[in-house]
Amino acid sequence: MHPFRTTTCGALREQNVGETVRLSGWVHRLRDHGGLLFIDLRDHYGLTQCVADPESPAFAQAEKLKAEWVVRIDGEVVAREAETVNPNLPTGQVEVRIKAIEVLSESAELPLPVFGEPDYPEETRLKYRFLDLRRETLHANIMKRQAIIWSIRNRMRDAGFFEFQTPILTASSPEGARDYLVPSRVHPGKFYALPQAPQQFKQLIMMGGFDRYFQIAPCFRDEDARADRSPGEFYQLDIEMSFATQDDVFEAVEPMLRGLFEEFGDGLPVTQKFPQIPYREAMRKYGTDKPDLRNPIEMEDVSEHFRGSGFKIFAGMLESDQNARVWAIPAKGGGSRAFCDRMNSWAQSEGQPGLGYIFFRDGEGAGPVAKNIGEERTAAIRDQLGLGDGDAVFFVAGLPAEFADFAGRARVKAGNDLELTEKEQFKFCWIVDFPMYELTDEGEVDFSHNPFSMPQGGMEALENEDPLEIKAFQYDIVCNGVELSSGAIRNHKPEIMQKAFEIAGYSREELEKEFGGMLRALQYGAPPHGGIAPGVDRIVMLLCGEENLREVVMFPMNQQAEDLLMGAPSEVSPEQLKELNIKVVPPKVAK
RNA sequence: GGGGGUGUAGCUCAGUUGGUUAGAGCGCCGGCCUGUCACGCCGGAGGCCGCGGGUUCGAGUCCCGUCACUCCCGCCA
Repeated sequence: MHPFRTTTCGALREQNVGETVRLSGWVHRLRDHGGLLFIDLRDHYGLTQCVADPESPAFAQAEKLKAEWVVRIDGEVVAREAETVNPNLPTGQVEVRIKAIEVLSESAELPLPVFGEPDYPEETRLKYRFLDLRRETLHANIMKRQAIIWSIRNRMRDAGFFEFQTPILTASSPEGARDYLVPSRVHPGKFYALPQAPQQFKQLIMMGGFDRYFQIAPCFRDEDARADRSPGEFYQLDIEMSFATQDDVFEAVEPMLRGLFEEFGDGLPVTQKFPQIPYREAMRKYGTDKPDLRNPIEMEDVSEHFRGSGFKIFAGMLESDQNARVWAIPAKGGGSRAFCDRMNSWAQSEGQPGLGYIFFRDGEGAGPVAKNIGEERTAAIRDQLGLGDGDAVFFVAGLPAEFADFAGRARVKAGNDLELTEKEQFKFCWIVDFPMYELTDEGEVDFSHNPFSMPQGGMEALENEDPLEIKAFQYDIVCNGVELSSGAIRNHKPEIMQKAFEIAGYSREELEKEFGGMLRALQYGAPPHGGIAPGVDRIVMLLCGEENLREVVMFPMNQQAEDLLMGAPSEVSPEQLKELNIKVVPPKVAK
């Protein structure tokens, strides 16, 4: 007989009754009735109830077991009496009569229970991650993650993509996030960087003639964490295609994601044809470039109804700045003073002066704004937005660039509070036509996204158009308000790239120094190419219904980018530092 | 770097206006219990109230500072 098991804790059914079996697993739960003792034995596959009575030779041993000890149990499978069947357990028709027990491993008193799933402090969960991982929900999430990744690989290979590995030790790049640096022993004073993404490598793979690439790629960025952003490292489904237009990329990726979400989304509806929303339209309708389309509210420009009106605050803004606008957030079903006041106080808690509103009842508009602009203008706004009695509309005014974010959050809040947002679905869209450049805080022109993106209109656009008006072949996928991925058709023409960098203020020498390898590759026959990189962790998070990446990552770091289980980062020995020619200068302590 | 929240038993939490010996549930330890599956019943141990200072006759409670965790802003091509 196998020293540990003949079957698993999830396998036994009625047809196994009469068999002598050997199980190994963790003591999940003990119920000691004195004369009768139940052990729920757990392994990866499930739970089996084992029973010992005083006649059992193992009874004395069984009484000494504790939670989370690892034991081997030999016994006979017996059918449970009808009234003792547990319908909540796949193995609930049977139980194992214990004949022998071997303790394989004991457990100290637990810092967090494996049984039950109350919330535990993040610090404890991370320090004892191995215990946390035994718990049902996290264990299931991690299994779902591997199933998703398995499915992604199959789908990508079926679609004709090839998986290649790219270097982990590479060169620091001036663009983007802070790099993690790795000192070179061989070259004192020089450093490798961990890749923020295999961006340049995947383009070089296309230039190397491989046509269609994908990789579940680790990415490293030394930036501060958020609930949906792991500190340090995360995974992307990195994709790149040669001889591809933007539409080709969409046609490759969209069915893959749709299929994936249909496979793992617990039957929730998934957008069949992802709408393509230009960046500017997204900003105007939703106040964000990652709109949650489950929320049906679309904002509209209602500036004309306020121009020269009796609502002096807005009228004055429109008068004094030709770029000023008034946007309306229609809120169906929000037509009560109580709701409007609640939105107004929320706006104030967000640091806004307030939130103007009109609500409609008895065939007319009510509220201070309606009074000030009069019946006619109020009716015009109502008609433009298709509102009626019982509805409300909120207004934000000023420069769209400054208020769009707040307006977007007001839209989300109205959609949630009025339950207009139907949560139980996956609503996808493409955001397209991102601007190539934007102004920095210092008023300088800089790349707004990936500097390797192809500008729409090519060289001609770069030479003749206002840089801030130039769009790029740059796109995002958004699902339920979560930015899932970002991609672009790349700039494969060295002269256009030089021009593009020149506009962003890079000299030819800087470009040569920082991106020399890429530039060289472009000069020897680079195919037109493009790609995208969906975030694997975020996909899994959405499919697991989790709000925090730590619930879908096996060994996450905490917000301070520390691994509490392994104790990283850590100090290293003087010998290690010496070998690397590194001297640690302690940070100055502020007094 | 900045802002918010939290910090009381191993864990989740309660603790009134500042007032006796800081409580409950779960867990742990001991005892009882032959059909439980969140088993039940009885008993027990377990507290630097995050840490440091201050106000006060008296601080878990008020004030200042600090640390930890977390959420957010900055940052994230």
